[in-house]
Amino acid sequence: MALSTNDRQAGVMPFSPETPQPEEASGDRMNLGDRHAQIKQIVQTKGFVTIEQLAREFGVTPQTIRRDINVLSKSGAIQRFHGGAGIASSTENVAYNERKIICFQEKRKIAAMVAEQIPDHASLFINIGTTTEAVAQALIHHKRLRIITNNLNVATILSSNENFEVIVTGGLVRHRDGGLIGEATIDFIQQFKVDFGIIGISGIDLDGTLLDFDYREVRVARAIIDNSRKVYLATDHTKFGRNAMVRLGNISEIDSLFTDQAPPPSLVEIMNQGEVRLFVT
Amino acid sequence: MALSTNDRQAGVMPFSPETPQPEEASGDRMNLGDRHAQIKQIVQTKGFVTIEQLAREFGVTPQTIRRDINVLSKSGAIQRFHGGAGIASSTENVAYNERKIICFQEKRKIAAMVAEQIPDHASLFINIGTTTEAVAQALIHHKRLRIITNNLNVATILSSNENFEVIVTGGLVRHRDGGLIGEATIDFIQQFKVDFGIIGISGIDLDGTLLDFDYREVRVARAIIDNSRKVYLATDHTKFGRNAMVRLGNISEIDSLFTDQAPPPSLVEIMNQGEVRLFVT
DNA sequence: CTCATAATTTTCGTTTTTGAAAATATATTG
DNA sequence: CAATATATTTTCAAAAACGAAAATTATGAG
Repeated sequence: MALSTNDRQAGVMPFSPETPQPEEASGDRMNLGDRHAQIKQIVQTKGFVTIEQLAREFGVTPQTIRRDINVLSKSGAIQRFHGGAGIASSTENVAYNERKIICFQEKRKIAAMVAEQIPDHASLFINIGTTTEAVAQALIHHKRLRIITNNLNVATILSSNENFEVIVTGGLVRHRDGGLIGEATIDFIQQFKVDFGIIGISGIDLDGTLLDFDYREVRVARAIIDNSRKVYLATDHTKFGRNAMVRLGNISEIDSLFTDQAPPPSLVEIMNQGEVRLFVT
Repeated sequence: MALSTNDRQAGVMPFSPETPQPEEASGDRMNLGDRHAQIKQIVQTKGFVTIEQLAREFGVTPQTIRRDINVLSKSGAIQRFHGGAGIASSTENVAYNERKIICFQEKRKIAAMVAEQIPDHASLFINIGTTTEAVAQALIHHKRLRIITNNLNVATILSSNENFEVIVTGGLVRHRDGGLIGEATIDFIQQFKVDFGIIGISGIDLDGTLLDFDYREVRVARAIIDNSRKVYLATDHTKFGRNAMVRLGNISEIDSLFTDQAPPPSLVEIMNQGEVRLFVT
């Protein structure tokens, strides 16, 4: 047969008889392990599927799916719910997701306040951070924004609005939080000059020093500050007085601070001198 | 009070009495609309939450949450499931997600075949496409890969493996499928020379011409071909003979074709002459 | 062909979730 | 303060999902 140009891989013939494929490691007969793998993948892709859906998809009984799901969830591959299955949030992501849920209300309010200050048709930088992600959520109903971000989550959130122009900076993906960092990111940012830079921060010292843990992220934030007409800092009150290693700059360099509780008086003093506007929920 | 440096925004005082915030448009009293908005956002963030979880989160009865969810799902904001609520897949994403589910099995098998040919510690380009996304899924258990991609979904998928180095090309996000396109992307790719370029395609003409619909995506694919030591094309059989507008190149330029059905004889002939290896599931 | 084995479907009683309505709490207004 | 309106909790019967075991089907071996 002249069909194949390949001589080592398995079934190249269109009518190859059912050769048992060594696909899944699972020793189960037939296409059971196959279906398990597929369920796993569908769950990964869709986030959540009902047993009903899966049963229809595979043309089997809900009971069979139920059994599959039990096996898979026991092995930790997916998570079982009443009526369906969802992603088993990996340990790593749990940390980040939990962090997102913590102070959720505060962050949402801070974010709403920031969003209120952003006019339609504006251009923005948005950097890494749970609070800036909340800002992205809050901006979703604006019109025709142009956003440049180094945060994969922000990009995903905002790209769901058809009218936004979302630009992602290139760079290495940080596993922890989907942030993009590195020289490429900074070079990329340097190409733009936008209306608003929206940044988060890991800590603000009482003398007004802005601090972060990752120097690479600091360099990104630095580039954002330098290339934005206005810089908005969004942070919850837990960051006041909190220490981190890397110095990013001084609070007097930003235009407005959005937070959920009034900062300590010493900070307010510095902000007054630096003409930093304060927004408190 | 010396606390505030801001004079226009709402409650700046830490003890401001409950001023009714014009937050949500919903005319409901109190913090009900507030909770609705929060539920919406939690669902967006986590993908799926049980009623139990939400009830604990807000300190209310499951019944209350149930009512909330009913309202929200009726308005289309979220989707109701037994025991919880999940994201209401937006129309746009439905199209894309459905497309992902269609031919799921075929794509998964093609992807598994590709993954088998990729050694650990390899460096890769992966471009846009449902099939290449499946490849990303299939690669998740490899060790220490270095991946450069212009596909946000691929980046998200692969970054969940702690041992991978995932690099995203910068560029404009295409709403339809989370692809990154544009000059910046191409410049970015030019900086690298990798072991394997894994690409998808919209159509392959019977004379061996590779075709796509978006010329910007074609330029990205072109850059990938030019900067990869080996080029693997992953595509399902529906693409054979399918026409698209933009010419990407010729099938003889790739090293291996991975698909689920033997291509038409004319194509096979061309592939043989071009020494293209053929892998069929 | 018959038997053995594994996968799946059926069946059915049990548990969980649900929705409607009544009761309670909370806030607003006159 | 009483009256009213709204939000929430309680209560309870119906519906849905569940798990275990028996019955059925499919596959491979002797």
